Amino acid sequence: MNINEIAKRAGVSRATVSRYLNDGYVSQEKRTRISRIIEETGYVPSSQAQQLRNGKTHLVGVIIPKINSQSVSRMVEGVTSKLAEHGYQVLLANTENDESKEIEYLRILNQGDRVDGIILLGTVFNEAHEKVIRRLRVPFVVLDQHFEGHACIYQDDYHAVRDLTQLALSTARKPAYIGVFEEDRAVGVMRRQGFLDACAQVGIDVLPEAMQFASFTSDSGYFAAEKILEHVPDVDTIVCATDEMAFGAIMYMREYGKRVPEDVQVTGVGDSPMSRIIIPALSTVHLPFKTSGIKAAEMLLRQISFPNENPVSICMPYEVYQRNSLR
Amino acid sequence: MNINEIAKRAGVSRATVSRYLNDGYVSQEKRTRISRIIEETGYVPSSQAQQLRNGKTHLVGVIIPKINSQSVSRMVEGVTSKLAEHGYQVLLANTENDESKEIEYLRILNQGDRVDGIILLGTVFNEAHEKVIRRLRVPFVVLDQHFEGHACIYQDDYHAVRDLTQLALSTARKPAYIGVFEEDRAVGVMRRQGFLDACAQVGIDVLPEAMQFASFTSDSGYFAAEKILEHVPDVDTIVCATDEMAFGAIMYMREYGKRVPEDVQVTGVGDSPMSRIIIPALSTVHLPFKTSGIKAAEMLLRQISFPNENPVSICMPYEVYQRNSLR
DNA sequence: GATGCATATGAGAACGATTCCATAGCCACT
DNA sequence: AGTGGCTATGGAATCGTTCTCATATGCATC
Repeated sequence: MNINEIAKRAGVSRATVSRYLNDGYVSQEKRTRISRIIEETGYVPSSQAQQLRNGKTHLVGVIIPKINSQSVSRMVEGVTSKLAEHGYQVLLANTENDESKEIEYLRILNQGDRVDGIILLGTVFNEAHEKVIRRLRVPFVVLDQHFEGHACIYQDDYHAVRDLTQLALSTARKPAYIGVFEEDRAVGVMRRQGFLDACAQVGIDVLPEAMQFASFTSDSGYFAAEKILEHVPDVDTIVCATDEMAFGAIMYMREYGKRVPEDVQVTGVGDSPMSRIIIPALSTVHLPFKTSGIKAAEMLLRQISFPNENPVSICMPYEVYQRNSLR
Repeated sequence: MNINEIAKRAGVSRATVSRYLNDGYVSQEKRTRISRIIEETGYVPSSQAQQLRNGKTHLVGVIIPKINSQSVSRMVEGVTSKLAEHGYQVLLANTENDESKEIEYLRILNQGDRVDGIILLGTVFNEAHEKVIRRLRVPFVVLDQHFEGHACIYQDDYHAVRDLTQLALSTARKPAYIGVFEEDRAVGVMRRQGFLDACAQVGIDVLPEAMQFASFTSDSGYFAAEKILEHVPDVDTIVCATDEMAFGAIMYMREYGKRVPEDVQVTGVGDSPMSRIIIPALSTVHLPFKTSGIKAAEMLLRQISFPNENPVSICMPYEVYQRNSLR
């Protein structure tokens, strides 16, 4: 059932049916005739043919490192809701934390005009990324990372952790840090720098052994906390780059016989739902993940409508939540 | 840059270029000529034209109630990974728990051959669903619900909760239940029935006041627990239909001065990452969400390849995890 | 009564691929 | 010499739209 068939049955030309479907001069008489036939047959225009003809897919590719994460899923939620408002749909590409897949998906999505735009919820940026991104033929927005020279929406990771650390240090003197690998600029570099600068401000030198790496999971946070206690037994504050890792740290403290927050304070980042639930409730920073997703979608839609405008960057606000894991 | 341009520059016909790209007789000489031109120009065939011509989009629509949930995101993860293996991509439709959007998205995805298949990660099923689904022109799989007459992958909700309840009742006599609305057959009806049957088996009558409703969140679990204690002060076990709600129940117990598990046992369903982390560790049932997603994708791919085969249903296995929230 | 404008319609050319068909050379059998 | 099977190639049809053009009618305007 295609437009030709409809035209034939309604006794008009295919052009008239097309005009009826879109907007154009069609007499009332033919209008009703066509309308009846379409009703009867349940005809729907082929979106593939429309895409070919119009050069628009109304699809946006969204590349994510992993879906099974509070922050990512909330950002995707924001993106999909805003895009849906404007009749766009999301093509989801999950890299499963595989950096090379990120590049591969950028290529695939860029190929053959599959999508009208791309949102990259990235973690790592290197020359390979830069190279592929330069070749993109569709509007492009980076979400959750600050990537110079490209449109992006990012969190104020540095100030968020600096403020939180300052708060923690008002009642402590021996801080430690659990972070992530530095290839992730936002979480790995900026948050750590916020911690270090807050320490420096009050004249505290942080030993290298007090700076441990973990990998986003609570298990890895658990083991990082173990290492910290091993090297810095009198630690009184552990600042963690994510809530999940903080959960692991709290768990280890408890097993080790340290009380939180009396003996050791613990903080996270992200204000995940669980941060309110656990005992003690985790002090953390609220980051507007869903709103970031919405903003990214808005920015992309704007680029699609006005391709010649210069891309801008937006740093999102944050809010420090003091809860029971701080004295 | 299209296939005609490539053909012209390589001095061959467009048919030969197409044969080069796909598979067909092309002499070694022209092969290298075409290859060089494609390399130079960075040409990639238009997927829109291919879709129109071949009648295949290599896209699968996945409709979900909400993305920001452990179980859903893990199932989506499974689906995307398996589909990616076979060169398919996912068109994500998030209904944000809005039942009418579920119908709307089924319609949209069915229209104009946008996708090669649909996976519905549904919650509710009514006549409206049945009607739209009957009209679907593409292969279709229901995930996480048992929907008679359609291909589906579902959890063994009934036996999972029955087994867990039996375990809990080996050391208790006064059980209560926190469930969800019955429109959700899997979580609302089957899990509750598993609980009730386990109680009946050991001759325990459950009072209506001991059966409370909540809405998947820990907050709602908290308030449901409050109501239970109000009506059944000597309750010694609270079986919850989800982990999240169990977290809320534990939180209320703690604030109320009840010890878990000494005074009141609490169980959940889902084995969410946090269920291991909280104190006491939550006894729960592991459900293979990611594997379910993979199976659903496999089933859909099979239907796409063999449209005439009869759809089947698969009930997934489960595993009861006894942790510290049970005596 | 010539001109201009709004309304109305259909023919046909795109959009960019794939594939059927015809043709043709070459080699190997009978 | 005739037949059949590979390899190789280009022409043309096809997928289902949209949109430009050309054409036509009715009506108001100068």
